[in-house]
Amino acid sequence: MKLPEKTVERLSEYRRTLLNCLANGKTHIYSHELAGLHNITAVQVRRDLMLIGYSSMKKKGYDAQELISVIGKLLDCEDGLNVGVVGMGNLGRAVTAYFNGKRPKLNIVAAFDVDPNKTNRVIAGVNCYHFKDLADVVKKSNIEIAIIASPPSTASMVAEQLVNAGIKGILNFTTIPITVPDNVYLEEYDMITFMEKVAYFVKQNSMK
Amino acid sequence: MKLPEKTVERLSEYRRTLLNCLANGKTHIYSHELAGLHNITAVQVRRDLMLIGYSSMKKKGYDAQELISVIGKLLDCEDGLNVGVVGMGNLGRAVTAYFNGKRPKLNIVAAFDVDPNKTNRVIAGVNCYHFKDLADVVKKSNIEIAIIASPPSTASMVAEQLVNAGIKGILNFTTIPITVPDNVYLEEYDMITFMEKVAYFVKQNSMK
DNA sequence: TAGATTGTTAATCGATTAACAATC
DNA sequence: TAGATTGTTAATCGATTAACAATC
Repeated sequence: MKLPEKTVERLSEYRRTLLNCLANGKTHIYSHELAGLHNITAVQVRRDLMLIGYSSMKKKGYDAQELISVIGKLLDCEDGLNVGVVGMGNLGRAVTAYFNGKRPKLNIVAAFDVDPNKTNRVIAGVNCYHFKDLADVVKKSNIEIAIIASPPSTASMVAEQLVNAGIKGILNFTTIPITVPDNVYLEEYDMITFMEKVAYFVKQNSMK
Repeated sequence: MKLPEKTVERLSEYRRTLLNCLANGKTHIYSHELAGLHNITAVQVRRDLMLIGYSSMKKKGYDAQELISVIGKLLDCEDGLNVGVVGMGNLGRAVTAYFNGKRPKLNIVAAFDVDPNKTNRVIAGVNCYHFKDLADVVKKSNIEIAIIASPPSTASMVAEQLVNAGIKGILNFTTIPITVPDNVYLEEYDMITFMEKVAYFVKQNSMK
């Protein structure tokens, strides 16, 4: 099954909202409720669920627990997926601390840096290795996904090493776009771009 | 002029690449070069530039300096735009330290928190105020954009206060989607979603 | 039943790409 | 000139929304 990118993003978001609902004792949710919480239309929610083949078969809203499990089967790997972070500066540490514990099937299991003050220590709850040991640790710890949080000037070199080490997916936090082979999935996640986007539309709104 | 969202994002990216080129002594760049650096097609670059009405009028590539200035006129506010961050935990501090200095016309000028150990101090180079003083500081420091980096459970309350204080654009780093009035521009910037997206496509690739 | 809700197709909208004439 | 490059229109692709039949 090939899901549209945007649907994949929303499924991730729906799931977290559903988990929240359950935590608040709400076991069922209507499409228009889920839509309202995400600032989208109820049709879009229903279409996304249609695409993943999920149907409530009742008119009493979707069963949160059931839908969470259906989304989980799609998004999660049964045995989990291991993540490594390259660069343990402010951003790398914050991302690691922030991320870990949020998703049970997705864990940051190793960090990498070149600063001797950071290597061979536990930082933000994760073992930090020297970057030169990347390939070994990736193999040993079965890491398939990497976050790049190193200085921008190192981004493309880091990306190359990650690809060589067998990484299959990259989330690039640096402001320099990188290039990877077709078989590696890349997501550019650039804060500056989004800040400037907000600024542009604020400016636009102020002019009309 | 109303530019497509995606074009705005790319313009921000082009500009940073062009600045890099200049820093490396490269004064002109072809559409296919710029495209290669961003993993897109040369046609897309040319079309974006067409949309902003820029033309090189030569076949020697675009003049980096000139294009940077054209993009600046579109994206930047002449007098700059001030930004406030709510939440000075790991993430808020990292974002502040990371962001400031990167864009001359966009500066984080104030931070907010409720923790007395954080308020009335300079953190990550920025004055940190108590959140209860939000409205005053926003007015006094002429803040138009806010970053939400507070705990997820506080996100919607924070958003409401920001809107009341007159904020015009929000970048939401928390994993809880928020709702704002039409006249406020909102960008959800959720790391978990993008990590799960990477994980999904890695899983997909491994299955074929 | 009547109203609310759902699932799905068709239509629309927005973004990308193909095709090509114009220019250096 | 010939090849490379640019700017622009038309076609395609992907994502959202409108419309509506089916169901509780």
